[in-house]
Amino acid sequence: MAPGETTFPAPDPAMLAPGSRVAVLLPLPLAGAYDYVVGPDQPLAPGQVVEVPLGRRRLAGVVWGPGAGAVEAGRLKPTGAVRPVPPLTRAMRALVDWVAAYTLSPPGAVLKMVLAEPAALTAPPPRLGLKAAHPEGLRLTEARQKILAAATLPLPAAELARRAGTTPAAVQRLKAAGGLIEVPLPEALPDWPAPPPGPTLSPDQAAAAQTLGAAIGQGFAVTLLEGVTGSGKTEVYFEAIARALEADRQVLVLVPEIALTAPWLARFEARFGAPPAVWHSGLGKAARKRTWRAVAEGTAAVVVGARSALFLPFARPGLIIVDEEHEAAFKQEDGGVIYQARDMAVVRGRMEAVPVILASATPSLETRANVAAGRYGRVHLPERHGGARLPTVALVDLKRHPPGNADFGRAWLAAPLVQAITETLAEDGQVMLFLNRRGYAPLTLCRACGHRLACPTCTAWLVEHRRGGRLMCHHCGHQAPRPETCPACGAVDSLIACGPGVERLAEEVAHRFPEARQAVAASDTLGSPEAVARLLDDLAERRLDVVIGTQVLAKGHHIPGLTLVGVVDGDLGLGGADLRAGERTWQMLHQVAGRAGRAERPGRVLIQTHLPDHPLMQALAAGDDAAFLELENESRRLTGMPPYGRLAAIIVSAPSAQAAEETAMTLAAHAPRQPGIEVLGPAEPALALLRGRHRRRLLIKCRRDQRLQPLITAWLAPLTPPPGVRVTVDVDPYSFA
DNA sequence: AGCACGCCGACT
DNA sequence: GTCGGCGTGCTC
Repeated sequence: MAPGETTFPAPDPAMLAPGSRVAVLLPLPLAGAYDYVVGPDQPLAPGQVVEVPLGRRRLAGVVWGPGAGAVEAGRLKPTGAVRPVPPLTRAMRALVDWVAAYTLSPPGAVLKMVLAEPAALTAPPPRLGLKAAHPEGLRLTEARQKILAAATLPLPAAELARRAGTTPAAVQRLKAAGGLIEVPLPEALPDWPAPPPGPTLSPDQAAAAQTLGAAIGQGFAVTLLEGVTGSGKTEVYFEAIARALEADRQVLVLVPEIALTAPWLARFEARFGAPPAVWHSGLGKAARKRTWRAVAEGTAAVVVGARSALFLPFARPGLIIVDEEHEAAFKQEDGGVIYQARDMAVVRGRMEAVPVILASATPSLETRANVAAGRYGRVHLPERHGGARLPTVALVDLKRHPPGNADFGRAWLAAPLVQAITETLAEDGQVMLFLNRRGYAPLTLCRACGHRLACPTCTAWLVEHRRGGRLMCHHCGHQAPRPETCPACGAVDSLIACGPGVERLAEEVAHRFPEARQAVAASDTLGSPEAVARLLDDLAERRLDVVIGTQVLAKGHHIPGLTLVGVVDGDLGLGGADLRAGERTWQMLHQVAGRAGRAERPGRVLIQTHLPDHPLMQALAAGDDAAFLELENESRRLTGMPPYGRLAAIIVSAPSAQAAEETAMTLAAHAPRQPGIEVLGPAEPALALLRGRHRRRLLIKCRRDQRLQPLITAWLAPLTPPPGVRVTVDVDPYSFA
C-alpha cells in the first residue's frame, strides 16, 4: 500500500455495490440525505465519508444507507472517492439522527458539527524521513560518513543533521547525490505514559470513585456526582478516567467554558502525567485537524472540550463526563442547531452504550428530578476534603445601608461590605468582589434630554467600556467611540454613566483602598486559559489583594488566602420572567460562596441585596439548600414547567416588526388545540430586536410524557413564512423572559 | 451553505 | 451601452 493511502475497512456488512442507489448525508442544512449512484471504483458502506458532486462543487458527505428513491434514477450523479478517515460509527449516525429529530434541525446541520474540520477529512501528508543508501561511486567526505552513520534508521532531515553534527545543507546535498533515500516515517505513537498511582482519597471519595469506576465497560448508565466545592469531585472522576484508560477506552470531558480550565488542565497533567487533547471553537485550523483525526483514529485518549466536543467521532469511547452540569453555558442558543450539550451527552452515552457522569456542586433541577425518578444514579461527597470550614453567609440589606454618594462619586459598596474589606485587608486576607456586569457602566444617558444610548440593531443599552473608551453592545458586537456630545440633543458633556460594571467598581476600590493591589477579571479581559492561569497565580502568590470579577471568577479554583467574598448585586437574575433565574442565582451564589476560606481560615461571604426577605436570600443566608430547592421544585411542578413539563419556543424573526408580528399572529391562529397542549404568545422576547432583526416568540408546553416535536412539525409544516421571515424552534429553551 | 440566475443603479 | 448590487431558489 502506498503511503498516504491508508484505507479504513468498512465494518458494516450492509455494503452498497457499484451502480446501486445510495443516500449520502451532506453537511448542509438540507431537508435530508441526497441520493447518488455508487461510483464504479468500490462498494460503499454506511458511515464512510465519500466525495460527491453537488451543483458545480464537490464536497464530502457521509454514506447514510441505501437510497430512498424519491429522485428518478436518471438524475443521480455518481459518488466519488472515499476519504481516508474512519467511517462514522452506527452510534454516531444514530446520534446525528436523534439530535436532528429532537431539536427539529436538518440532519445535515448536525452532521456539520460532526465533520467540524473539513481539512481533517484529507490524510495528513506522510512524514518522510531519510535513510542511508550506498550507491556506487559516492564521494565519502567526513561529514557524509557521519550522516550515513546516523541514518541507519529513517530520521527527519533536520533531526539527522543535528545528530550527525552537520548542517541541513550537507544532508540535502547527500540526498541529491543519492546517498540518502526518502522513506515514510512510522506513525509516531502518542506518548501517553502509564498514569502514576492516584492520590490518597478520603473514604467517601474512594467509595465514590469505586462506584463510578465499576460502571466502565458495563454499558449505559448516568450518575450524578454531587459534592460541594472542595469536596474533591475532580479527583474522584479522575479515577473513573483512569479506569477507562486502563480498559483502553477514550474519555470525553465536557466543560462549560474552556477558557476557565487552566487549573483543571494542570491538575489533570499532575494526575496523569500528560495533558489531554483540548477542543473548542477557538482552535486554529491545524490544531483542529490534528485533534479531530487523533480522536477519530483513537490516539487521543482524553479530550476536554466545550459543547462542540460532544460531536467528535470517538473511535473507542468509554466514558463521558459533564463537569459543572448545571451551567447554562451548555445550552447552545444561536447557530444552526439549538441544543443542550449536557442532555445530548446523555443521549450520546446511550447511543454508545457508555456511562455518563454529571458532576456538580449544585445540580440542576432537571438532573435532581432524574435522580429522584430513578433514571440517574447518584454519588454524594458530603465532606470537605482536608476539613476546611464552609464560609459564613450574611446578607447586606441595601435598603438599610444604601451606598449613596462618596467624595469620588457614586458608590456601590455598602458600609458593612466596606467594613469587612477593611478588616480583611488589615488581617492580610484577600478579597474577591463579584459583579456580573462587564465594562464600566451598563447604561449611558444624557443629563440634558434624557436620551439613552441604545444599540442600533438590538433591544439593548450600549455598555461603556472605559478601557478603550468605547460603547459596546454585548449582544451583537456593535461598538462605537464614546461620543463627546449627546447624539439626540447635541448637548456637550451631558452624558453620564448609570449603574456599575466591574471597571467602575475597580475605580471605587482604588479610591477607598489605595494601598490594595487589585485586578479586574471579566471574559473580555481574560480571554485565554493562560490569562486566567496568570491571574490565579497572582492571587495564589499574594501579588493581589482584591480581585473584581464577573462570572468567570465563580469557578472552583483554590485560593488559600481568600477569606472574603462580596457579592455586589446579589439580586441579578431575581424577579425576572426567566424560569431558571432563581435557580441560577442560587447556583452562582453557592459557587461564589465556595470560593471563600478553603484553607485553614474560615471565609465570609457578604451578599448585597434589595430583597433580604426573598425566600432564596433567606435560604442562602441560613445555608438551607433543601428549603430553596423544595420551593423551586414545587413551583415548577404546580406550573407544569420543566422538569415536570416540556417546553419549546417558536421564534419568528423578520427585517420589520410588522412582518414579525404578522407571521407570529398567523402561527398563533393555527396553533394546535388539544387537551394537555398550551400555546402562549406571541410575545416580545427580552431582545425584541437582535442583530437588526425584529423578533416575536411563542411558547408551546405539554406534559412530560408527551412529545412536542411531532406537534410542532405538523403545526409549522403547512405554513410557509413570507420572504425574509425566519421561524426557528428552540426545544427546551432556557431564556424566555 | 455555495453558487447560480435575475432584474435595477453608476461607470469605462 | 455594460459591470455589479444582493434577493430568491436549487443542489441528488
